[in-house]
Amino acid sequence: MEKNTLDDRYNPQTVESAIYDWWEKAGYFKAQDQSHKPPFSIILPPPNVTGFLHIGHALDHTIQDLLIRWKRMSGFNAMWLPGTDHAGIATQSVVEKELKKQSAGTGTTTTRHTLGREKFVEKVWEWKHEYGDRIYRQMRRLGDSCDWDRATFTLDDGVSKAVRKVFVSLYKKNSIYRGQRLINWSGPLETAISDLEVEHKQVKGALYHINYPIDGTSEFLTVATSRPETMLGDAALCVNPKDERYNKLIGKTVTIPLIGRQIKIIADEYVDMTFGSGVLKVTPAHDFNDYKIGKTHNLELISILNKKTELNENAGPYQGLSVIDARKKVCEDLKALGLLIKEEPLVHSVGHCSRSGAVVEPFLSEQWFMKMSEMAGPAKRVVESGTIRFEPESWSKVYLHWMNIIEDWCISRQLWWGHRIPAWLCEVCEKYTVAEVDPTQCEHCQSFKIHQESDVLDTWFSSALWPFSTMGWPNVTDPHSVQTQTSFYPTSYLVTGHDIIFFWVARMILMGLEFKKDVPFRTVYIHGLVRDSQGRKMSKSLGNSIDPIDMIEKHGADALRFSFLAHLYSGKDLKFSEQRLESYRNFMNKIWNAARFTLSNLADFKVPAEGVGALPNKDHMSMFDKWIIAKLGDVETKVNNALEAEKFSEAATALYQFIWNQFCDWYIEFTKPIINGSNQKEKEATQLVMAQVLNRIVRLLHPFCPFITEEIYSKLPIKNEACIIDVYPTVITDKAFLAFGDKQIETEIDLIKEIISATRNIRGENRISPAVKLKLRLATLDQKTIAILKTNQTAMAILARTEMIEIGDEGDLNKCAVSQVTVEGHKVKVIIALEGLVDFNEEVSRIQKTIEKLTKDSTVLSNKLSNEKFIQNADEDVVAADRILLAESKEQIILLQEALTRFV
RNA sequence: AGGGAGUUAGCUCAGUUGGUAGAGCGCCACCCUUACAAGGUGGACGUCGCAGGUUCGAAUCCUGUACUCCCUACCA
Repeated sequence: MEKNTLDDRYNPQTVESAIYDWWEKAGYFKAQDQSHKPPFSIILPPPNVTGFLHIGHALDHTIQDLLIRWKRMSGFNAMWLPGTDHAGIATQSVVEKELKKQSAGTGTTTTRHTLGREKFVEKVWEWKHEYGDRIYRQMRRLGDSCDWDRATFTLDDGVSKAVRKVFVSLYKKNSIYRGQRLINWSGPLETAISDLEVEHKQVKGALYHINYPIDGTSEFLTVATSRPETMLGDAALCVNPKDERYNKLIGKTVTIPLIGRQIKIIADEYVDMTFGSGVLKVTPAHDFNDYKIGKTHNLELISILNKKTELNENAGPYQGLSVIDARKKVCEDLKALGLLIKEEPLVHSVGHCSRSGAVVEPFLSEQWFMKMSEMAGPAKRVVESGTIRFEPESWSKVYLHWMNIIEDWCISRQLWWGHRIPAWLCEVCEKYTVAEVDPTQCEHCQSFKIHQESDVLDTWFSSALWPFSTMGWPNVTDPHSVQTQTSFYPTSYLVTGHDIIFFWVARMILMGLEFKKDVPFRTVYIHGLVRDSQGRKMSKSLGNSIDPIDMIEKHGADALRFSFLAHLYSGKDLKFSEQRLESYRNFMNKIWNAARFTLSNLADFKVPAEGVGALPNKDHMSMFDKWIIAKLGDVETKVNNALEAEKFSEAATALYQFIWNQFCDWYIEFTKPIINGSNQKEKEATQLVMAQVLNRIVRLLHPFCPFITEEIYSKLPIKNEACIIDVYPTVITDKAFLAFGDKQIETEIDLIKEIISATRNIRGENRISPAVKLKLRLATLDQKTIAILKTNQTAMAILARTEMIEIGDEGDLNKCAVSQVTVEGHKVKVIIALEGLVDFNEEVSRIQKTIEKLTKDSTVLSNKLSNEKFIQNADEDVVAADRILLAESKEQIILLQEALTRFV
């Protein structure tokens, strides 16, 4: 950044890391605990500590960083709190795999079991200390302007205290309880997992038809099942009471083959008579629906599995087998007995553990639960009343629906890595003591023989407290005692994908209302998924994942950010393509070169004493200066409005178009004759306008692409601050400067632009090389128009590449291309002599094509205008505009038809 | 099965008060015109899923329908 010249190509690698370090050292991202500025806060959804920054994070963070930087520049005390999640299962698995790898070839296998709990947890901490910052470093590459001093890990002391306090408080009011339930069990991980962690996949299986001998007869009752091994745990057979085939059997018993246990035949409307044989085997300990039937009919719960999902002692001869082996063996044995009468293929959905990929087994066990129904009411109301707003709004329906059918949350996990449940079981009275501070004695019988619960809490339990546990709760009882003017709770935005609305968003709302008596955030901004260019989910198995860090290295963080923001439409999935990324990389290069041009022309610029407040001298300003200032005002309004409305792509597109299509394509070109001209006063005015406009452009753009804008900003001759912490430009902050922009100038500039375009069009269609300087004649009778044309001769000559311009009479039109330009009553014929330059056939076909198009247009218009009802009903200005259009096209057609005659 | 989203140029998508369809990329042609070839200029390309309706006028409002995607649930 010491260098004062800019390379002709923007090279992100050379500037990005230095800029980030500089920002961080300058404390640019730090929020104030005490401030008179209004607060604006966002809590980063903490990524897994084991994680790498993936493309979804990159999108998520880009949105948050845009908001934070924009608000920070707009005078808010902006605070973005980063953090990482201990991610119980994920981290434990990573370290277990690591242990396995390390011990490979040593002859002995180290597992968490051989190490023991304490040693293993130590290992995980070691791992965390070594790799836990990896994702933070990657976030810096993207430009995330987090307040790093506030970075929090979910197992930090403060957070752990909050977790305990919440647990104890909920336990004391009976919102947390222990109970035996059928839960989802992951065999390989040996832990319970929540419903939300189960992924349903379509799997090919079979439907086995098994005969159960009916007691006291020689007949059989045929049952169809996809999981024959569970018959060992059957508690009943069930038929529909309306089913005439079977209802006479209700109350009789059958004997389970292979183990010879007798069970009843019961009736329940639940049974679908048309499926399979119409007879359902009820296995309450191994199926959620059977569990419900079991409850209503008071059936015995027979569990046939152990924690490793192997068959247990209840399975008799099958004890010790895995589920899959047991299924095979059971089928073989049944076949041998002639009781397996049919086996048909079946595709059905089976729950899989989202962590280990194993089939999830419904498993009966003692777990800790949290009651949800009571807390759901208030959590619904805050969304219904609009206290919390979802963007897009449709997600609030999804949220409310889930709140309506919410079930108690199984919060215990049989893991070692996490917040250990603060409950101590007494050996003597077998009661739990639940306390914030480790107890030494049972609170019920005062025995000292107490042992802490071995389970840890579901990771999402601590996540649910995140918005306040990271802010000192419960230590700070009065937030105002620490944060004078600033309370960061409730936070301003929560930005996340829809996949964790239930896991996280909903639970934060529940917990926030319960413990802070206020919502955790005002707006939930839900963005879509990043997909590959073909619209598929990015996944390891497809090999279509894109590493954002690779993209940053290849094309720069700014281009990556801009390619997200320019295509981010509320809630929609975003297809990522590297080709598009390259086009925004090109945009960065365009900005870079525009800045390079501007700065190089400011070499002899006299920096005014007023600095950034300096205003150009109106008498010496060119109309191009006034025009670009007016356009700048428009884009400032557009960008600010779009950001307020969360229409990020609209803001990005407005900037893209202003910079490329107005500033670069026209303004810079217009300034060239002035800069190289002899009018010193005019040149000075233009230099000041260039410097001022560039200053505003980089500031406007900064939240979108922070690095390149900072780099350019550092080279600006006039500015307020050392770094771009400078104010975000708005029409209000720029009032004095924008007052120099003249809206009426637009007509004149439009006329000049139209004439240049018409000339270029004639050149292009006739394939005249840009090297050839054309002879241009501009014909008009209006004195005002003539005056405008005369003052802009030089600009037109340069931009249209003409050697001389005659202004006045139309003269001899023979062998000339003619095009009429009309802007707000200024009519000019653009006349170019083509003699000797072209094959006239090209010009003839150009004219014919234009006539055709105009004829089509005017037919449409005249039909419309001859419709009386249109004249009666349509707005006056709509009718008037159409009339003018019609008149103009007709005039043009006549003109072109005349021109045609001159070429034949 | 229930809920949600979508169908507009070859591709990715914009288009909120209904008034002759837009952008970027890609494509074609000509050009190294000293900020930028990661560029410039010009050009081609759409009966806005389909069918009805309301209206002087519909991509836009209403009804129906087809297809795609996502979520939730179920599949003994």
